[in-house]
Amino acid sequence: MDSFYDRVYEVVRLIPSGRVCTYGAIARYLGTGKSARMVGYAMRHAGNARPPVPAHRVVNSSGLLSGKQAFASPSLMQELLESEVLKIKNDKVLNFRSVLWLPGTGH
DNA sequence: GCAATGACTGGAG
DNA sequence: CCTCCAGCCATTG
Repeated sequence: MDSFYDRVYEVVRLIPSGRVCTYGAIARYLGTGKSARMVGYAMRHAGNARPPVPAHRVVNSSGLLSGKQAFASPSLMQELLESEVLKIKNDKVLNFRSVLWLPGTGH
């Protein structure tokens, strides 16, 4: 399956623990650039992907948990992130810039 | 093949 | 800091 979704899933799976990534960054890494919305759309189907992808590590450009609603429970995404070293406040990732991970760079 | 949709983004007010 | 608006693009009916 060389679908756009699979590309997104692979990149998301590359996100290390304790780090987060943005839709725009993933889209840009894939070369689509402006298809950030498609990345989010793919995440919605991520629940059907194998192996499961750490969708909870993917947030919008502001570090806001935009997709928390798509999880089994809206708080589940925050719970998962809190399980990491990440800290969430008002549905936003604290130190977002510090925990932000860019695909390919590995920084 | 056209129209609608969406876990987005950046700029302007 | 917050809200509104228009662009963008793959997937689906």
